[in-house]
Amino acid sequence: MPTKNKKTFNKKSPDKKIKKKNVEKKVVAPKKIENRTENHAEEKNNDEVVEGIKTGKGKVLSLLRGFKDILPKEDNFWKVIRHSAENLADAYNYKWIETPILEEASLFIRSIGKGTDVVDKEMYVFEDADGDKICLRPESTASIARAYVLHGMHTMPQPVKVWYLGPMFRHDRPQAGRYREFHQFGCESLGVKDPVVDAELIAVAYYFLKDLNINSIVYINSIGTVADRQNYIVELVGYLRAKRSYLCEECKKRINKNPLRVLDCKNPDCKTILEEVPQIIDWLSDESRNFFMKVLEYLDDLNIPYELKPTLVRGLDYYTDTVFELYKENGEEGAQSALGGGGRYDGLVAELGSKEIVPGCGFSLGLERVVNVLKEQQQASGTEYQETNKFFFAQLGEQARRKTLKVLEELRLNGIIVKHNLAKSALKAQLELANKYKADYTLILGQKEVQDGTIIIRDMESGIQEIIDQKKLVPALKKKLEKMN
RNA sequence: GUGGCCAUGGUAUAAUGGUUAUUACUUCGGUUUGUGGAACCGACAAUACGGGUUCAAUUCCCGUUGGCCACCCCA
Repeated sequence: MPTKNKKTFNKKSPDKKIKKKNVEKKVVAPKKIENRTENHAEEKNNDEVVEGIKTGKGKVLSLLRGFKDILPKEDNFWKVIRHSAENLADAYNYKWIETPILEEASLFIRSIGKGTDVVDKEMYVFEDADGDKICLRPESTASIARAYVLHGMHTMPQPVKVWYLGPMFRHDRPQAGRYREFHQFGCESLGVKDPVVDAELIAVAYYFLKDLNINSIVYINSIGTVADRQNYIVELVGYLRAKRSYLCEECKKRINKNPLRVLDCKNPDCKTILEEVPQIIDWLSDESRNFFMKVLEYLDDLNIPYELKPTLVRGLDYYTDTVFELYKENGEEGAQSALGGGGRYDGLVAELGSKEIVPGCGFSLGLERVVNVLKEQQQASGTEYQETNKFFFAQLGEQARRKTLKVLEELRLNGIIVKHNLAKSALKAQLELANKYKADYTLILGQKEVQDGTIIIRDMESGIQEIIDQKKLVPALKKKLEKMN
């Protein structure tokens, strides 16, 4: 119907120039909305809203900066990612958890820490109608720790293992592989402090990528306890102050603001200075060092490729002891190449109000970045993903069409999935579709077949057709499926 | 938050200070209204937005918005 309207509109004004200059043009879509609501008393209001969209920011339709529609053409990527995540979580006994996208802002300020970029610069914080300060979650770990305390999960068998997959929000400048809304898959394990917990989590993250045919490497480090770190920072600042004049401008500032950040500066001069920088590993307490060694031993046993990276520190305050990041193997050193990361956070749950110390550890992976890698790999291998389907159902005429939905349901109940397009009436068009879908067979149901109680099965490669009794359709298709497999 | 590059139909592109903005793909319809993978015909569809210069702007200038890239940070 809408297309018809458009056509008449164009016929009435064949002069394209007039059409173009006609301001009405961009209002075509909104007009439809108007029509739908024409009987409403609020018609006027709608008009104003439409005007606002059109002229307010000079745009008719647009996305918020850094936001993105995930379109059906990416369906196959996200499907395998969801499957992979779910299967793995099941296999390692992580239970699904979903926390709200909106939380009190203070939750993240307390956990991630004031002074971190995530909290200070990147959070979507605003007041709701009640005047509460709320925010779009920038990550999930704090919410899960909150849920642990709130729901008394310490009464469950420990550790409590959960997984999540969902959107996170950070108001950062968009860039390749960086969006303001992005999706993370992550696992958390709370309640037990044991190196095997850390190792298992790293393994799950690694296997997740491996299941998707992405070879990754784990960069790992330990930042010890809070006390260890404080001691180390004193030492580090001392060293950096001595070499201050050789450092880049940024790093000079960082000495006071966030000295650990100097460690992963990319400036070549700074890198030279860092060659002899005191390493945090040497400042760990015996306990932390032993813990870390055990984690590494487990990784050795599992043959998970890792690299010690003494300069790895992470940007969230709650981490203690083990910290790690996953990178694509042989990936370029460029920006945004980390696929995910995580670490241990023994102080976090207590910080959020638990009476006991509840240790925890977890990871999260950036799924947009994973999708990017999958796309790259597809391009590199030249094997474009192509949907293949066994069967397509073509229907002709009103009677056949009515019957089709019933038949499709019967087939579905027998585990036979059949592509179709009921909006098409010409057989030709439907065969074209069957071809596009790369169907092996097309089932053809027309007027004649409905009357005879038969159906045609067409072999799309040879063009050979057989006519069978409709009642024998399911067994016949099952037979074909067996043959194909 | 800082800097660089960029903006033409759904996608990918061509061109231009001046009649109707090129082409391809996609989508839809058609070429004996029951037979696809080919060919042909047709239809839909664009100069991001706002302002300025000009007789005339899609083209030149400014601003805005958005995208990409780097820094920062992170997933």
